[in-house]
Amino acid sequence: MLIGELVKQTNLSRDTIRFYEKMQLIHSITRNNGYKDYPEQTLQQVQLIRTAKNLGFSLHEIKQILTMTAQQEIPADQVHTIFQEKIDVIDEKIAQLNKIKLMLSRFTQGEPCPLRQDCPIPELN
Amino acid sequence: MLIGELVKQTNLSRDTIRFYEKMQLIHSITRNNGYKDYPEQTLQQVQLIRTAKNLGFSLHEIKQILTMTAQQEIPADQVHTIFQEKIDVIDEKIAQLNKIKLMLSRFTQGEPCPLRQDCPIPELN
DNA sequence: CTAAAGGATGGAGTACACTCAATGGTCAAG
DNA sequence: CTTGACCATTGAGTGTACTCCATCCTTTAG
Repeated sequence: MLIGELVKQTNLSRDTIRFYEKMQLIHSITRNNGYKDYPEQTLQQVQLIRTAKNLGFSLHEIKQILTMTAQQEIPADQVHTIFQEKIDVIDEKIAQLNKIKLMLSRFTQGEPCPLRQDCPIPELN
Repeated sequence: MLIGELVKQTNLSRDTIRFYEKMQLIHSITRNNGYKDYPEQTLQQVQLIRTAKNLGFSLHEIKQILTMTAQQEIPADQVHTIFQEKIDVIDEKIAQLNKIKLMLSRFTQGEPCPLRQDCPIPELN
Protein backbone atom coordinates (compact mmCIF):
# COMPACT_ATOMS: atom_id res chain seq x y z
CA MET A 1 0.00 0.00 0.00
CA LEU A 2 1.39 3.42 -0.97
CA ILE A 3 1.14 6.36 1.35
CA GLY A 4 -1.76 7.96 -0.52
CA GLU A 5 -3.89 4.89 0.04
CA LEU A 6 -2.92 4.79 3.70
CA VAL A 7 -3.94 8.44 4.02
CA LYS A 8 -7.37 7.61 2.60
CA GLN A 9 -7.90 4.55 4.79
CA THR A 10 -6.73 6.14 8.03
CA ASN A 11 -7.60 9.80 7.66
CA LEU A 12 -4.16 10.69 8.93
CA SER A 13 -2.08 13.25 7.06
CA ARG A 14 0.91 12.29 4.97
CA ASP A 15 3.14 14.13 7.38
CA THR A 16 1.76 12.29 10.37
CA ILE A 17 2.30 8.94 8.70
CA ARG A 18 5.86 9.89 7.83
CA PHE A 19 6.37 11.12 11.35
CA TYR A 20 5.16 7.79 12.74
CA GLU A 21 7.49 5.98 10.40
CA LYS A 22 10.43 8.15 11.40
CA MET A 23 9.58 7.33 15.03
CA GLN A 24 9.49 3.65 13.96
CA LEU A 25 5.93 3.03 15.07
CA ILE A 26 5.17 1.78 11.58
CA HIS A 27 7.43 0.38 8.87
CA SER A 28 7.59 0.10 5.11
CA ILE A 29 9.65 -1.49 2.41
CA THR A 30 11.11 0.79 -0.24
CA ARG A 31 10.49 -0.05 -3.87
CA ASN A 32 13.09 0.32 -6.60
CA ASN A 33 11.69 3.68 -7.58
CA GLY A 34 12.01 5.02 -4.04
CA TYR A 35 8.31 4.76 -3.23
CA LYS A 36 7.45 3.21 0.09
CA ASP A 37 5.16 0.23 0.48
CA TYR A 38 3.20 -0.19 3.69
CA PRO A 39 1.94 -3.67 4.62
CA GLU A 40 -1.77 -4.23 5.27
CA GLN A 41 -1.26 -4.60 9.03
CA THR A 42 -0.29 -0.94 9.14
CA LEU A 43 -4.01 -0.14 9.16
CA GLN A 44 -4.53 -2.04 12.41
CA GLN A 45 -1.38 -0.55 13.88
CA VAL A 46 -2.53 2.96 13.07
CA GLN A 47 -5.87 2.18 14.69
CA LEU A 48 -4.10 1.10 17.84
CA ILE A 49 -1.94 4.22 17.78
CA ARG A 50 -5.02 6.38 17.44
CA THR A 51 -6.90 4.66 20.24
CA ALA A 52 -4.01 4.49 22.68
CA LYS A 53 -3.03 8.11 22.03
CA ASN A 54 -6.59 9.14 22.80
CA LEU A 55 -6.27 7.35 26.13
CA GLY A 56 -3.18 9.26 27.17
CA PHE A 57 -0.45 6.87 26.13
CA SER A 58 2.61 8.53 24.65
CA LEU A 59 3.98 7.54 21.26
CA HIS A 60 6.93 6.10 23.12
CA GLU A 61 4.69 3.82 25.15
CA ILE A 62 2.69 2.88 22.09
CA LYS A 63 5.90 1.99 20.30
CA GLN A 64 6.73 -0.37 23.15
CA ILE A 65 3.39 -2.12 22.80
CA LEU A 66 3.69 -2.30 19.03
CA THR A 67 7.24 -3.63 19.21
CA MET A 68 6.25 -6.30 21.70
CA THR A 69 3.26 -7.52 19.74
CA ALA A 70 5.49 -7.77 16.69
CA GLN A 71 7.61 -10.46 18.36
CA GLN A 72 7.01 -13.92 16.92
CA GLU A 73 6.93 -15.49 20.36
CA ILE A 74 6.71 -14.07 23.81
CA PRO A 75 10.42 -14.18 24.63
CA ALA A 76 10.28 -14.48 28.40
CA ASP A 77 8.58 -13.64 31.65
CA GLN A 78 10.14 -10.23 31.18
CA VAL A 79 7.91 -9.30 28.29
CA HIS A 80 4.97 -10.86 30.04
CA THR A 81 5.65 -8.53 32.95
CA ILE A 82 5.80 -5.43 30.77
CA PHE A 83 2.47 -6.43 29.27
CA GLN A 84 0.97 -7.02 32.66
CA GLU A 85 2.18 -3.57 33.72
CA LYS A 86 0.37 -2.02 30.76
CA ILE A 87 -2.76 -3.94 31.69
CA ASP A 88 -2.48 -2.68 35.24
CA VAL A 89 -2.12 0.89 33.98
CA ILE A 90 -5.24 0.36 31.90
CA ASP A 91 -7.19 -0.95 34.89
CA GLU A 92 -6.10 2.08 36.89
CA LYS A 93 -7.20 4.39 34.09
CA ILE A 94 -10.59 2.73 33.94
CA ALA A 95 -10.99 3.16 37.69
CA GLN A 96 -10.09 6.85 37.45
CA LEU A 97 -12.47 7.41 34.56
CA ASN A 98 -15.25 5.84 36.59
CA LYS A 99 -14.52 8.19 39.49
CA ILE A 100 -14.59 11.28 37.31
CA LYS A 101 -17.71 10.01 35.63
CA LEU A 102 -19.40 9.46 38.97
CA MET A 103 -18.51 12.98 40.00
CA LEU A 104 -19.87 14.48 36.81
CA SER A 105 -23.00 12.32 36.92
CA ARG A 106 -23.80 13.42 40.45
CA PHE A 107 -23.44 17.01 39.39
CA THR A 108 -25.71 16.70 36.38
CA GLN A 109 -28.22 14.87 38.56
CA GLY A 110 -28.72 18.10 40.50
CA GLU A 111 -26.42 17.50 43.45
CA PRO A 112 -24.88 20.77 44.50
CA CYS A 113 -21.14 21.07 43.90
CA PRO A 114 -18.22 18.75 43.49
CA LEU A 115 -15.20 21.07 43.65
CA ARG A 116 -16.49 24.25 45.22
CA GLN A 117 -14.84 25.36 48.41
CA ASP A 118 -17.78 24.67 50.73
CA CYS A 119 -18.24 21.15 49.44
CA PRO A 120 -15.08 19.10 48.85
CA ILE A 121 -15.52 15.96 46.82
CA PRO A 122 -15.11 12.94 49.10
CA GLU A 123 -12.73 10.51 47.45
CA LEU A 124 -11.40 11.32 44.01
CA ASN A 125 -8.30 9.19 44.38
CA MET B 1 -2.29 28.40 51.71
CA LEU B 2 0.95 29.76 50.25
CA ILE B 3 2.57 28.19 47.20
CA GLY B 4 5.24 26.38 49.21
CA GLU B 5 2.59 24.51 51.16
CA LEU B 6 0.74 23.67 47.97
CA VAL B 7 3.97 22.30 46.51
CA LYS B 8 4.38 20.01 49.53
CA GLN B 9 0.78 18.80 49.49
CA THR B 10 0.56 18.18 45.75
CA ASN B 11 4.11 17.28 44.73
CA LEU B 12 3.79 19.64 41.81
CA SER B 13 6.60 22.10 41.13
CA ARG B 14 6.23 25.80 41.83
CA ASP B 15 6.48 26.47 38.13
CA THR B 16 3.74 24.01 37.30
CA ILE B 17 1.43 25.56 39.88
CA ARG B 18 2.13 29.04 38.53
CA PHE B 19 1.58 27.74 35.03
CA TYR B 20 -1.80 26.32 36.01
CA GLU B 21 -2.71 29.62 37.60
CA LYS B 22 -1.64 31.54 34.49
CA MET B 23 -3.86 29.18 32.49
CA GLN B 24 -6.62 29.91 35.01
CA LEU B 25 -7.15 26.32 36.07
CA ILE B 26 -6.61 27.37 39.65
CA HIS B 27 -6.98 30.74 41.37
CA SER B 28 -5.61 32.68 44.32
CA ILE B 29 -6.15 35.89 46.18
CA THR B 30 -3.16 38.20 46.51
CA ARG B 31 -2.23 39.43 49.97
CA ASN B 32 -1.09 42.95 50.74
CA ASN B 33 2.55 41.88 50.58
CA GLY B 34 2.10 40.44 47.11
CA TYR B 35 2.12 36.82 48.24
CA LYS B 36 -0.61 34.62 46.81
CA ASP B 37 -3.06 32.68 48.89
CA TYR B 38 -4.58 29.49 47.51
CA PRO B 39 -7.87 28.23 48.96
CA GLU B 40 -8.10 24.71 50.37
CA GLN B 41 -10.20 23.45 47.46
CA THR B 42 -7.14 23.93 45.25
CA LEU B 43 -5.89 20.58 46.51
CA GLN B 44 -8.94 18.78 45.13
CA GLN B 45 -8.73 20.74 41.92
CA VAL B 46 -5.09 19.79 41.43
CA GLN B 47 -6.01 16.18 42.06
CA LEU B 48 -8.63 16.36 39.33
CA ILE B 49 -6.15 18.01 36.98
CA ARG B 50 -3.63 15.26 37.63
CA THR B 51 -6.15 12.47 37.12
CA ALA B 52 -7.80 13.89 34.04
CA LYS B 53 -4.45 14.73 32.43
CA ASN B 54 -3.36 11.15 32.96
CA LEU B 55 -6.47 10.06 31.10
CA GLY B 56 -5.69 12.12 28.05
CA PHE B 57 -7.76 15.23 28.70
CA SER B 58 -6.03 18.46 27.71
CA LEU B 59 -5.63 21.32 30.15
CA HIS B 60 -8.16 23.18 28.06
CA GLU B 61 -10.75 20.45 28.54
CA ILE B 62 -9.95 20.20 32.23
CA LYS B 63 -10.40 23.93 32.56
CA GLN B 64 -13.88 23.56 31.09
CA ILE B 65 -14.78 20.92 33.65
CA LEU B 66 -13.32 22.97 36.48
CA THR B 67 -15.09 26.12 35.37
CA MET B 68 -18.41 24.34 35.11
CA THR B 69 -18.18 22.73 38.51
CA ALA B 70 -17.37 26.12 40.00
CA GLN B 71 -20.79 27.43 38.98
CA GLN B 72 -23.13 27.89 41.94
CA GLU B 73 -26.03 26.41 40.03
CA ILE B 74 -26.24 24.49 36.86
CA PRO B 75 -27.28 27.39 34.62
CA ALA B 76 -29.21 25.55 31.93
CA ASP B 77 -29.64 22.49 29.78
CA GLN B 78 -26.65 23.81 27.90
CA VAL B 79 -24.23 23.08 30.70
CA HIS B 80 -25.94 19.79 31.35
CA THR B 81 -25.28 18.90 27.75
CA ILE B 82 -21.60 19.75 27.97
CA PHE B 83 -21.33 17.58 31.04
CA GLN B 84 -23.14 14.75 29.37
CA GLU B 85 -20.76 15.03 26.46
CA LYS B 86 -17.80 14.63 28.80
CA ILE B 87 -19.45 11.61 30.35
CA ASP B 88 -19.98 10.11 26.93
CA VAL B 89 -16.31 10.71 26.11
CA ILE B 90 -15.40 8.94 29.32
CA ASP B 91 -17.61 5.96 28.50
CA GLU B 92 -15.97 5.74 25.11
CA LYS B 93 -12.52 5.85 26.68
CA ILE B 94 -13.46 3.07 29.07
CA ALA B 95 -14.68 0.96 26.18
CA GLN B 96 -11.45 1.54 24.26
CA LEU B 97 -9.33 0.71 27.28
CA ASN B 98 -11.21 -2.55 27.66
CA LYS B 99 -10.54 -3.41 24.03
CA ILE B 100 -6.82 -2.77 24.32
CA LYS B 101 -6.76 -4.67 27.57
CA LEU B 102 -8.50 -7.64 26.03
CA MET B 103 -5.99 -7.63 23.21
CA LEU B 104 -3.03 -7.51 25.57
CA SER B 105 -4.53 -10.15 27.89
CA ARG B 106 -5.03 -12.54 25.02
CA PHE B 107 -1.43 -12.08 24.00
CA THR B 108 -0.03 -12.69 27.47
CA GLN B 109 -2.24 -15.76 27.74
CA GLY B 110 -0.20 -17.33 24.99
CA GLU B 111 -2.37 -16.64 21.98
CA PRO B 112 -0.16 -16.05 18.98
CA CYS B 113 -0.14 -12.52 17.63
CA PRO B 114 -2.40 -9.53 17.68
CA LEU B 115 -0.85 -7.11 15.21
CA ARG B 116 1.47 -9.21 13.12
CA GLN B 117 0.87 -9.27 9.40
CA ASP B 118 -0.38 -12.83 9.16
CA CYS B 119 -2.86 -12.39 11.99
CA PRO B 120 -4.90 -9.20 12.00
CA ILE B 121 -6.74 -8.37 15.21
CA PRO B 122 -10.48 -8.82 14.65
CA GLU B 123 -12.27 -5.81 16.06
CA LEU B 124 -10.21 -3.09 17.67
CA ASN B 125 -12.70 -0.34 16.98
C1' DC C 1 20.58 44.72 60.82
C1' DT C 2 21.75 41.00 58.18
C1' DA C 3 21.30 36.52 56.28
C1' DA C 4 18.50 32.80 54.77
C1' DA C 5 14.20 31.05 53.38
C1' DG C 6 10.45 31.78 50.73
C1' DG C 7 7.77 34.65 47.55
C1' DA C 8 6.97 37.22 42.72
C1' DT C 9 7.75 38.38 37.73
C1' DG C 10 9.48 37.98 33.07
C1' DG C 11 11.46 35.69 29.50
C1' DA C 12 13.98 31.96 27.38
C1' DG C 13 14.36 27.00 26.63
C1' DT C 14 12.68 21.99 26.21
C1' DA C 15 10.13 17.70 24.85
C1' DC C 16 6.47 15.88 22.38
C1' DA C 17 3.61 15.49 18.46
C1' DC C 18 2.77 17.14 14.75
C1' DT C 19 2.40 20.59 10.43
C1' DC C 20 4.01 23.28 6.56
C1' DA C 21 6.89 24.73 2.78
C1' DA C 22 10.43 24.09 -0.59
C1' DT C 23 12.54 21.28 -3.78
C1' DG C 24 12.85 17.56 -6.67
C1' DG C 25 12.04 12.62 -8.53
C1' DT C 26 8.36 9.02 -10.79
C1' DC C 27 4.62 7.56 -13.48
C1' DA C 28 0.28 7.21 -16.25
C1' DA C 29 -2.69 9.69 -19.52
C1' DG C 30 -3.18 12.10 -23.69
C1' DC D 1 7.01 14.12 -24.33
C1' DT D 2 4.77 17.07 -21.47
C1' DT D 3 1.43 17.71 -17.79
C1' DG D 4 -0.56 16.51 -13.53
C1' DA D 5 -1.01 13.41 -9.82
C1' DC D 6 1.69 11.19 -6.57
C1' DC D 7 6.04 10.21 -4.26
C1' DA D 8 10.49 11.57 -1.47
C1' DT D 9 13.60 14.43 1.69
C1' DT D 10 14.96 18.29 4.51
C1' DG D 11 14.33 21.82 7.54
C1' DA D 12 11.65 25.24 9.75
C1' DG D 13 7.53 26.39 12.43
C1' DT D 14 3.46 25.51 15.81
C1' DG D 15 0.80 24.34 20.05
C1' DT D 16 0.82 22.20 24.48
C1' DA D 17 2.69 21.69 28.84
C1' DC D 18 5.89 22.49 31.29
C1' DT D 19 10.99 23.86 33.16
C1' DC D 20 14.80 26.87 34.13
C1' DC D 21 16.99 31.18 35.08
C1' DA D 22 17.76 35.79 36.51
C1' DT D 23 16.36 39.34 39.22
C1' DC D 24 14.10 41.36 42.83
C1' DC D 25 10.89 41.74 47.09
C1' DT D 26 9.17 40.02 51.98
C1' DT D 27 9.50 37.74 56.21
C1' DT D 28 11.63 35.53 60.07
C1' DA D 29 15.57 34.07 62.98
C1' DG D 30 19.72 35.40 65.32
